[in-house]
Amino acid sequence: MYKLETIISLAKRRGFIFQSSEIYGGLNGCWDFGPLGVELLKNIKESWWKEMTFRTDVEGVDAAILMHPRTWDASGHTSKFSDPMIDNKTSKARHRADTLIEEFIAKLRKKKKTNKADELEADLAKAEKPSDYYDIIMKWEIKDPVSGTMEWTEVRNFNLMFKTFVGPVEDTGSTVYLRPESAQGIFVNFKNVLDTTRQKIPFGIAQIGKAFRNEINTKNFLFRTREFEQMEMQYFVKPGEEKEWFEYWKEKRWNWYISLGMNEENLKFKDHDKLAHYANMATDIEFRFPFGFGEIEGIHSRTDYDLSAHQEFSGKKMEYVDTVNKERYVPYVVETSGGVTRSLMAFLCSAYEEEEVVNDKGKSEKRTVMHFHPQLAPITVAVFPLVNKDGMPEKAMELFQGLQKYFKAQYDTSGAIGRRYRRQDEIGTPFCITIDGQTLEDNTVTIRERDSMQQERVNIDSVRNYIQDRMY
RNA sequence: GCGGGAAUAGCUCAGUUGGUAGAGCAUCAGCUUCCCAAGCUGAGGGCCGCGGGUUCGAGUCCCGUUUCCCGCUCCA
Repeated sequence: MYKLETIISLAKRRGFIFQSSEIYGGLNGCWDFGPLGVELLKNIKESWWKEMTFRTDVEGVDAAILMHPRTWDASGHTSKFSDPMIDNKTSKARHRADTLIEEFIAKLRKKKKTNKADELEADLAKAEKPSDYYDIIMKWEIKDPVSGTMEWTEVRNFNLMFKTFVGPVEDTGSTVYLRPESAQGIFVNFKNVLDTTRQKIPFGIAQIGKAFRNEINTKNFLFRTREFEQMEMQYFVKPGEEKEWFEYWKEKRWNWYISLGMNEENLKFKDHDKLAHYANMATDIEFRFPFGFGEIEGIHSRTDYDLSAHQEFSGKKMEYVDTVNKERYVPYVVETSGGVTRSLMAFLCSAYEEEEVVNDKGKSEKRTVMHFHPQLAPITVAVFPLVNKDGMPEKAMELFQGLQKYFKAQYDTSGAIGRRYRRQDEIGTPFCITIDGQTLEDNTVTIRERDSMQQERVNIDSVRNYIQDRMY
């Protein structure tokens, strides 16, 4: 496992990822994609989109980032997507006020003070405002586990939604939020899609798009950022059938990562110990990052929580009418919610390798290779003239221009041939084509494969098919 | 948010008790080269993260700040 710093260094050096607004000192937890990063990002999204929507039972949408504020009342984000935080002035430790109280309840139960625990639990259940938590902490004399003192600050609410406003006047009536998840854009369009596509249950709606969370702390490069991109699909099923679809999509999503070259040893399922308020089954696909396993995709059985809530808040029916079996119901939802940004980081970590190779002088040296799957590689093919004379550059340019219509390609004449191969290795280009003396005689070229470094000689006219055959 | 570390060329880093900003690699131009980087010649590139202070003079000392990394905390 390589260090995160090593990966970040390559990402910067070769133009994958830059820090946001770097010339102004950067903005915490925000990153920009450079020329190669944007290709990788685009390829990941394209691969996902084909996987998820090139089938008869899934449709796509692209909803606006700004949504009617009632959306977030219905989804529970307005009330539940915030944390009441409290700081201890002595230890400077910061706690979530509710978990602090819960821990205290657990302590009471351990001491068999059941009555008191029940009483406190009832108090906690009634708490709504930040000051309610503060009052409980003071009333029950809950001390800081770190310092043991009761030198508490006020309880403050950290809502993780970015707030802004619509129109020229900044008042409460005009408040809107940057969506904290893309899923709601799908739920609010459930009826529209149903009415315009003749889909029948079960079917899904897929979407790729940005979401925003005002995280208290950003961390670990692209892993925890305030702006990120999601690739999500909500699959609508008949209540009672969610279990089988949950299993189906679990397997399907796992296989997608494997098919793009991730090693099974670096992936695992992690079932949620504590289910969120909307879910009845939930698991994460986690990737082994340099800092440990971390979630790259969640698969959740969301029941009818979201559609029912929107039905209640909007007053619009969210039912599905099955005319054959003469029944109507609010569908259940099985969701696959992947992080584009996180999986990009996982693909970067997964692809990176420093290989020991022996050069022609018998000396061992380091070769840095990004083992991207050909489908994901930012540059698919590079074309080189072996030497810059005898008409080779012209011939190579001609081939390059032909290939460029189908693939992201590079043309390079600079430096020794070995150096050019290594340059491409470092950015993960799977195929390098060299025009040599023989090309001018019999119209064949060599294709050098990145991982094996083996060369194959093929006719110049079959190069396109050769690459195409190895991409999928 | 707390604690620790770091910030000098695109990258990796050096820079003496405070005294004109350096190396290797990379990049660019040319030469050489018929297959796996580190051959030859030359060139460009830095307000030393940013802002103050001390000083005749600050990359170096002091204060603040921003960003990144590690560990806590947090992650509906």
